[in-house]
Amino acid sequence: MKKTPVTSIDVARHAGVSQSAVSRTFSKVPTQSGVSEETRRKVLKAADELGYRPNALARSLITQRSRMVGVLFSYLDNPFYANALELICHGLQRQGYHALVFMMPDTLADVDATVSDILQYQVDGLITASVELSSGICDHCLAQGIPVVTLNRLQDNPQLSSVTTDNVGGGRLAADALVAAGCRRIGLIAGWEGASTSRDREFGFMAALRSRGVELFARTVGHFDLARTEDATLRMFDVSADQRPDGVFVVNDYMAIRAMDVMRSRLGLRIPRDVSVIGFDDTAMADLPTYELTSVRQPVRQMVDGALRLLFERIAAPDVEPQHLILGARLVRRTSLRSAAPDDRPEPRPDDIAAPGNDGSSSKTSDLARS
Amino acid sequence: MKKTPVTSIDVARHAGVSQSAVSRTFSKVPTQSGVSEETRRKVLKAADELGYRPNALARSLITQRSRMVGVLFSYLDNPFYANALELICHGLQRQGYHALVFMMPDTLADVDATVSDILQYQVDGLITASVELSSGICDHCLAQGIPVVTLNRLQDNPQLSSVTTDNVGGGRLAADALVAAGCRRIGLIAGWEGASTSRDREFGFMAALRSRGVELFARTVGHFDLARTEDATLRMFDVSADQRPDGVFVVNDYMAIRAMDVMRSRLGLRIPRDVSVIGFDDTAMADLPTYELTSVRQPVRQMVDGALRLLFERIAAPDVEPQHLILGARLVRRTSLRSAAPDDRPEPRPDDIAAPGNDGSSSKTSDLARS
DNA sequence: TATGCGCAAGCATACGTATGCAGTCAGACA
DNA sequence: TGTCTGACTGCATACGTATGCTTGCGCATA
Repeated sequence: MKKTPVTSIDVARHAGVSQSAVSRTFSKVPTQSGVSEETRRKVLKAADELGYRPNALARSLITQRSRMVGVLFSYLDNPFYANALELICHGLQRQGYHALVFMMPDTLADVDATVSDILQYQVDGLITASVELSSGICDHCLAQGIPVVTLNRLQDNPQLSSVTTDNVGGGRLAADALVAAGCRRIGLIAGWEGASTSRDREFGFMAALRSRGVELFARTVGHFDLARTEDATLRMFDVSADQRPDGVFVVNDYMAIRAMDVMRSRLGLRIPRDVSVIGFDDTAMADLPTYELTSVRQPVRQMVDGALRLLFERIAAPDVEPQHLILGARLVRRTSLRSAAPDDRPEPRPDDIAAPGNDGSSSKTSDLARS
Repeated sequence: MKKTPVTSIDVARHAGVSQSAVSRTFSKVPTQSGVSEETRRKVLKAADELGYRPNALARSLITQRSRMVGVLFSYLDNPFYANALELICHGLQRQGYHALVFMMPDTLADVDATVSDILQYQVDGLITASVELSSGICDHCLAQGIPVVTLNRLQDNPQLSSVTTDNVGGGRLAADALVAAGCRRIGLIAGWEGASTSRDREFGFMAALRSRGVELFARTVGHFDLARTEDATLRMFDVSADQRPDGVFVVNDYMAIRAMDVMRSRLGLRIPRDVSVIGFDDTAMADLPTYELTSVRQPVRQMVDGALRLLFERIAAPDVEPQHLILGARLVRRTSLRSAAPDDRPEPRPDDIAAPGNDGSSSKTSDLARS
């Protein structure tokens, strides 16, 4: 059984009208279409009988708009990204757009080839998450007028729009909370150090520690990778018992959960009695009863909404300046963080769960990522 | 800054050759291209200088092959599906294909519209996961010669290829294991009852119980939804203490983890001392030290590899018959299942983790899904 | 009746690339 | 030298749709 593509010409013949009439029937809204109601009905009837479906590729060729958006992710293990991807796809569909999804190949050299592939498909825009673009690729996108929005990652090129959480501020929240809880020997498990998210969170964390006169006690690197996070955790606690950290900030939940597992199962530590843990992202896993991970919340919904808005704005008007949207971070307290030490005043417990769809109030726009 | 698309004609002019030469340079392999080495070099040089990239849409229009595959998922909350999607994207890219990803809209009525959207983009094939297609849509795909592979879900239409784990057999494994462990009051938490996965797993589970002369003690439905799974779990245990189930099979890990949380945190049960739990999928979460969920393993990698193979086979030769690939299930024992009762012989513990890339040995092909 | 206007419909062309076909040319061979 | 072969090359066309422009028609106005 081979393909028997039915085209607008077939429909036109079958309906006894011109191909133009078919095209206009399908490409415009009923009013203002330049097609009489009678013709319209004939066309729709014929199309239905023949099982006609307009060829979006041919249409894109003419209109110079594919209504496809390239979506580039590096991995979906981390539920934060799986969640973001789901939201992005839904958001695009709602606007009549389509997601051409790519996963980053393992070898960094292939990144450019992959993006090049995406561009060949004439996408109207590009969303990347946790991915760095080479400057060559960026230039090419810009030259072709393809707007790019990076989600949860910043790049040097100011021509790219970006949406991030206030990672610096979020890191600060984590430090403040650990210190306020009375932790003395504070450790940090970083992610991949090339990533702006990891760097910025660490930057804010360190700044807050400094401003409180606390020195970092231990630091290891998990590279956003579970196996290496295990190592990083073991290394951090591989000291005499009285020299172990009593509070650890892990720069995302994905690693933090694994770190907690290692602490409990392999190091025999109790959380938060022996050690407090704070993560970042506030993914669904943080809320599991067996973890109850205190975490800095990233407002994923707002981030995706913002990214899509920025993207569509620039698709509609390529001349508008790229924007950098930085959304506020908030600490969601759970039991992995011990209560404040007796000599500190207890902090009021904020409501943990934000109502879904709650948006806008905590966002701000600026020209520079790190203000 | 507007778009300045550079076409093969621009390259041709700039290189002093014909447009055909440019096309041939980019569409064929160097050998057998019908282009002299010299021309080839001139073209590539000119293309590089102009930043030329072939227009995949125009190419698809001619070749009738878009090298895009529609990928339809219903949600990514369940890590099993996030994982599958990641593997699918990688697999497609490796073959020079591209994933046009769609998330199922909430309203079931929109499914057909969504698929219709996909088809307008002239995808060469369609992969669906945890999604039911209307028969009308199936017919249309078939009429257009677009091969469809359903992943982890069976449908009545025998024209669709499918890849599933042996869900019936997997359900049987779960029942056998619970009985062998000495559980007397066995419960089942089903998923969405319209899904073949849930039905088949339950079918196998019930069959094995019957053949061992055990009757099902309790049954509730979680609908593959976390909130409803909580309810289902609470309802199942809302009886006097001596009437509570001592072994529960939850038809996927996603729900099983939530069920465990409810059992421990809200019902105060200890696992496996008070109740044994078995899940299905063997996702990464099952392996977390705080859950140690015994689970029936789905070989995701093999499933995705198989789905892609089936898809590509039919893309290459549309006349080949659709196939149904059923992969073997295997029980991965962890501590959520209590050890065998003293009067049973202890079963040997199989190796828990399959080597990645290990494939083929446990797969079989048949014409019918349920043998 | 003549003129003008608005609306539909159809014609023709363009989007960017692939490919069948015919023409060109160099080299080999007798 | 003449002919044939093979390898390139470029011309022209096709893919399926969108759209500017022209034509035709009905109707209202003067």
